[in-house]
Amino acid sequence: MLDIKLLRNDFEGVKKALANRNEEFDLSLFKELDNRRRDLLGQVEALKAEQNKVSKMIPQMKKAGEDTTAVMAEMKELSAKIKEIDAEVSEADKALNDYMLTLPNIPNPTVPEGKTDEDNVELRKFSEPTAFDFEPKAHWDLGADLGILDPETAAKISGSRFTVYRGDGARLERAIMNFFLDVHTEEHGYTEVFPPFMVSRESMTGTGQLPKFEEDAYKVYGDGREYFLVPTAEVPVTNMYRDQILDGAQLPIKHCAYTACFRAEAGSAGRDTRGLIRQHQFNKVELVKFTKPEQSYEELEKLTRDAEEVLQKLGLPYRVVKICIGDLGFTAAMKYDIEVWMPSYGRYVEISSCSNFESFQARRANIKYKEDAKSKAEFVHTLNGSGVAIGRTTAAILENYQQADGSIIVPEVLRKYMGKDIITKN
RNA sequence: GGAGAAAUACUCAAGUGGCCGAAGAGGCGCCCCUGCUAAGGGUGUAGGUCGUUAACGCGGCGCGAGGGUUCAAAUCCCUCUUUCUCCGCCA
Repeated sequence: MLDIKLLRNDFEGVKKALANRNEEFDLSLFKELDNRRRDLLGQVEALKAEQNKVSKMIPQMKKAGEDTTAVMAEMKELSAKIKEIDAEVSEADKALNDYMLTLPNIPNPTVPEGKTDEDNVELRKFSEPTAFDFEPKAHWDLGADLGILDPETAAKISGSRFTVYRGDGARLERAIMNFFLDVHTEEHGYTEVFPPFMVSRESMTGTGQLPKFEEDAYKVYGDGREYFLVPTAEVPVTNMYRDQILDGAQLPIKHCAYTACFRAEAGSAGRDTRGLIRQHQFNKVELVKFTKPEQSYEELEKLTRDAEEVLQKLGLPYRVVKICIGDLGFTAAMKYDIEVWMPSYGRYVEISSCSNFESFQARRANIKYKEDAKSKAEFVHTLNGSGVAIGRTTAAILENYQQADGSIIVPEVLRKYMGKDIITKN
């Protein structure tokens, strides 16, 4: 959510900042809603002040033996009037708030111009695309040949865009998960959390998935309540601190979390239909930070490096791109994508997305901090990034570490988790 | 699923219709005393948010949340949420 004061004071500036995004926003509606609310508030508060004043007099009048029936009759009318306007206020309040929830974040000024992912800017690369002296296979073919990935059985038990992992495949997925969590907790100083995989509507709104992207989420009903399956650990972990005022001395707070992630992929029909790239359920280790405003961009750089490092340790070629305005998404002020080399695609494929939301989520989720006991509470900045997507890592390892005979060399750092050096058909 | 108890400020906690934004204690700030520590004495400290104002300020809201009764609600009524205890069931 944007700062309402910013919209009031620099309306044109906000308009301009949002203009480059791929969507149109009717900002004139803002003025209308805001003015209506403030007008009604002024009215009802004046009446309430009067009511409070008289209410204090009544006991005194009674004590003095005066007759209060006339005053009370007057106050009854006033009370009715207040009730009436109060109802209008809460309506106006809701209308304004609902509207504010639909406005995207303002991009950081350094975010490159551009409309699509073609306009993203490559910042750096690690290693070079893997070279093969044989015709490399796609991971879905490798997985099928080795008997470790089984989408057909998954389709039988669930539907499309699911995969059953078997044997070394399942073990590899689990090995990667543990490797990521170990690196981030032991080397990068993140505190691991293991949150629920189902969250409330309020949480989804707090991080910005709702109200705009409801069709992307899975909903679950079972005990007379509504839940959403988490699309990313960002949602439960960020919302852990909802409606809290944090101690500035504790910032930055750094969490890493494994969750399964669930996405309807409503707009992705026909895209990436084979393999592990686009599934309704996938595993991910997420990094989440809560920082002071002045440190958030430095922390974004560090977070991105933390994510990169697991790929370096795995020896997977990747590049980092800075996302342009048009590709930025709804909630981010700045975003870096880390893209891993995927031989079957013949290009780099997103495996991590590292964003600074500035105060956009903090304002929605009401997460603040105080520098010390005396200072005023301010919104924190929130950041997160995949550290990194596990399913896509599995795919990348299968493809980049494949041998001519279809076997897979296990990356050095995973061997202790896998208990073997090579994956072969058994 | 059944039965009960609770939710008040940073923490603990008093408060059953009007001088309650809310006693008291702890904590925290300052001062004194004891040569630093511990203990003691004094004194002070209340959040957050919305509106308004150039600003000092003024005003609204606020005692888990939302409704209701009333001229007036922390206090009465209803609904919900959460936590705890007991019983049942269960991975």
